[in-house]
Amino acid sequence: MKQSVILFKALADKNRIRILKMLEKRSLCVCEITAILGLAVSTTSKHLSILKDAKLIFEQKEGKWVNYHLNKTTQNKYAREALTLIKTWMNEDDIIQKDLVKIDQVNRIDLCKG
Amino acid sequence: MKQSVILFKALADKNRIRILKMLEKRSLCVCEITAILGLAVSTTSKHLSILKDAKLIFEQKEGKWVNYHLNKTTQNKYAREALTLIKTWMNEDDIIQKDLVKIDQVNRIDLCKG
DNA sequence: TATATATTTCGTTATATAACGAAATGATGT
DNA sequence: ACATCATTTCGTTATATAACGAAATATATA
Repeated sequence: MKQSVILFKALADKNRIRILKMLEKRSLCVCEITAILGLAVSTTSKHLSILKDAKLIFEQKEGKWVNYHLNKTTQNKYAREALTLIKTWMNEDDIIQKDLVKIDQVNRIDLCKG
Repeated sequence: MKQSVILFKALADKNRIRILKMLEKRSLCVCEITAILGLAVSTTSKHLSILKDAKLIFEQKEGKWVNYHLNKTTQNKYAREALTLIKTWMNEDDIIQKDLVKIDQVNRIDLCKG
């Protein structure tokens, strides 16, 4: 039960849902996610660590960047099934759709010279 | 997205998960749920209202009692699919199993005489 | 009508969470 | 080694949440 509660707490935040829906499209680094959400970098980083603790995402270092990916094939049953579920959810949501458009527009190199 | 966040917030609490897992077995009144959880009645009532707002449960008055039921056929897609999902979750959990045993033992008439 | 019981609402308190900026950490390239 | 950039961690603050008991509301029965 504890793991489920960790999972649902992770999902119970608008900005973390936005992150997951973005990552459905492609993996992103912290500064790209930060730019799209319009939050402080430290806040984004904290959200990512909560999603990571819930096994919903994983990170992969690529030079100075840290790329985050959806953890679609995780061993964690709860996280895996939750990701499958929300894949079909909120796709008509206005904010989600705008975020997806922004993903195509962001450029990691320009963005991250903050 | 707002409705999803309301749903996940509702699910992101140990006691509310316990309530939902209990209601999978049968519908219960507030005093039965209160007795099993070991909380103040007002706290249980608040949990129930949060679950109700998320469309996960509905109430039915029966005399002086208010019975709560899982809202399995709700129009709300998110709630309905979430209920289906967690039906298969946490069934091995120790607390959940003990709660289910308690359900067979509680007697509404004795319990609710404060 | 009055009383008892079941539940909800209200007011309060303690804890958890989300947000920020600043400082620390890690990696790249000069 | 040093400077730069990306990210994380830390410390703080404001808001949200979970818990309780007391008061209010609703129903059943004497």
